[in-house]
Amino acid sequence: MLDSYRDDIRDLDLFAGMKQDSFEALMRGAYVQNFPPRIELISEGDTPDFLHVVISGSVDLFSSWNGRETSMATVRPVSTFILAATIKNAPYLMSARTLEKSRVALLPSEDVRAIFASDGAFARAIVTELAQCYRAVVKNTKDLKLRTSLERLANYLLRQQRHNGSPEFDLRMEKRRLASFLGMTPENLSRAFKGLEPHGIKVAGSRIIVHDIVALERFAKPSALIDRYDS
Amino acid sequence: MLDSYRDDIRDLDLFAGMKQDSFEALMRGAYVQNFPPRIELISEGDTPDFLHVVISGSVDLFSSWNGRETSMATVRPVSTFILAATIKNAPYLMSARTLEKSRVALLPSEDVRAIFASDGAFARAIVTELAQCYRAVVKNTKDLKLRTSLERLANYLLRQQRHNGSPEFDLRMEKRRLASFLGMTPENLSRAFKGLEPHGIKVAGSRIIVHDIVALERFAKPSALIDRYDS
DNA sequence: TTGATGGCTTGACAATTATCAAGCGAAACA
DNA sequence: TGTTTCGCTTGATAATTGTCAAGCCATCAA
Repeated sequence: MLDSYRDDIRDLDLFAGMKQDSFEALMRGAYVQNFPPRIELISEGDTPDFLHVVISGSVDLFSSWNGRETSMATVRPVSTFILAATIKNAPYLMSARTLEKSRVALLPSEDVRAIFASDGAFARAIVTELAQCYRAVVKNTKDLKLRTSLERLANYLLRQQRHNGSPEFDLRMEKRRLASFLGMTPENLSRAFKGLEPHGIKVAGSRIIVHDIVALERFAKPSALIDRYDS
Repeated sequence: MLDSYRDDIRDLDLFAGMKQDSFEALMRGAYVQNFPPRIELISEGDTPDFLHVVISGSVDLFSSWNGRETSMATVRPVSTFILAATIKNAPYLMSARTLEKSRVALLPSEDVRAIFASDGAFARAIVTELAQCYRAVVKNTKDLKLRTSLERLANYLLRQQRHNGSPEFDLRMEKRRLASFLGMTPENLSRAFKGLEPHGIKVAGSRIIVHDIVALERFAKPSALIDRYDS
C-alpha cells in the first residue's frame, strides 16, 4: 500500500491512537482498490469480510426492502464504514455502492477484531466512533419522526449552508438521492424546493441560494440536538 | 447498595467482564433510587451526570421538537440507557421518564469515563453494547423509511408474537405510546388495527390474537435485517 | 352509586405524500 | 449537428396520514 494512503488512514481518529505494532499488523493484510462509479461494494445481509475506508471518491449506504430502496448515508473521505457489523461479525444492515470513481482501503475484518481484542487504545477509539455513529442515527430518527418533509429539507439546507459557510452552494448529490435520503420521492422534493421559496430559498439546478437565512431559520427551527454534527 | 442490585448490574454484559477493582470503583459512587411513574429522569440537552441502569420497572426514551414529541424506545430491566452520551460527555439526545414505579441505579458519568479509559475489558464491552444499539437504530430507520404505518404495525406484532412465543399476547404498552413509537397518531393506529383484520389479526383491548400467522407474514414480509433483535 | 377522568375509537375532513403520465432540458453520444 | 438518454419538473389523481370533534367505555374516586 502506498505510504500516502497509509498515512491518511493512520490520521483517522479511529487509528491515530493505537499502538504502532497494531497498526502495522492491520496494514499487513490490507489493500487498496479502485472502483468505477455505481459499483456495489457490499450487499446487506452479507457477512463482513473487510472494514472499508474511503480514501477518495464517495460511497452511498442504502437499504432495500420489498422492492423499495432508501439512501441511508453518504460516506466521504477519509472515513470508515460498516464498523459495527465488522466488530460484531454480524450481517451488514446496509449495502454500499460507489457514487463516483473511488479508492477504498480494505482491512480484513478478522484482523480488525483481533486487534480490537488486544489493543485497548484501539478499542477505546472504536467506542468513540460508534458513539458518534449511534448519535448520528438517533438524530436522523428524530428528524424523520418529528418533522415533515418540507421541514427536513429546510433543515438539510441550513446544515449544508452552515457547513459551506456561504449562503450559496451546490447540492453535492443528485436530487433523486437527496429525496431518498430525506425520506421522500423526487417529485415531492421538487415541490418542496418550490415550497421553500417563500422561506428564503432560491434554486437553480443544483445551485442553492439562501437569500434570507433568517426566514429559513424561522421556518426550519433548527435544533442542536438534531442538526449539529458535533455535540 | 443492596448486594442483589449489585449482582444484577454485574451480570449485565456491559459489566460482566471488567476487572473486579474497576467494578468496585464504579459501585463506590453509585446509588439506587426509586421513582414513581411518569417521573422525568433526564431531559434531552442536559449533560450526562449518571449512567442509568434500570433495575425494575420500565423507562420511556422520547424526544421533542417544536411542540411535537415521539417515543424512541422502551428500556426494560436489566439494562442501561444513554451510554453514548455518557461516554462522549455530550448532551442527551433523548429524554427519559418512568412508565411505572421503577428502580434505577445511577453510576456517576465521570467514574464511567475514568474506568472506560483504564479498563480495556470494559472498553470492549462498551463497544459491543454500542454496536448493538447502533444496529438497533439503523433497523428502526429502515422500518420507518421503507414501510408504511400499516406494515410497521404488522411487523411489530410479528416481533411481539415471536418474542412471546404464543399467538396470543398483550401489548405491553399503551396504544398511544405504541402509535408514537411506530411513528403514527393514535387515531391512525386504531385504524391500522382494523386494517390488519383481513391479515390474521384480532384485537380486544390490549389483547392481540394472531389467528393466522401465515397471512400476517404474507402481508408484513418480515426481514431479518430489520426485525430480528439478534443478528 | 355517581361523576369525573382519560384512553380509545369513530366519523368527517384536511393536509401531506405518493403515483402515474407527460414533457422539458442539459449532457452524452453517434 | 442531430439524437438519445436521463434526471428533473409539472399536472392530475390517488393513497396515506393527520386533525378535529364527538362519543364510548373502563377505571377510579367521592
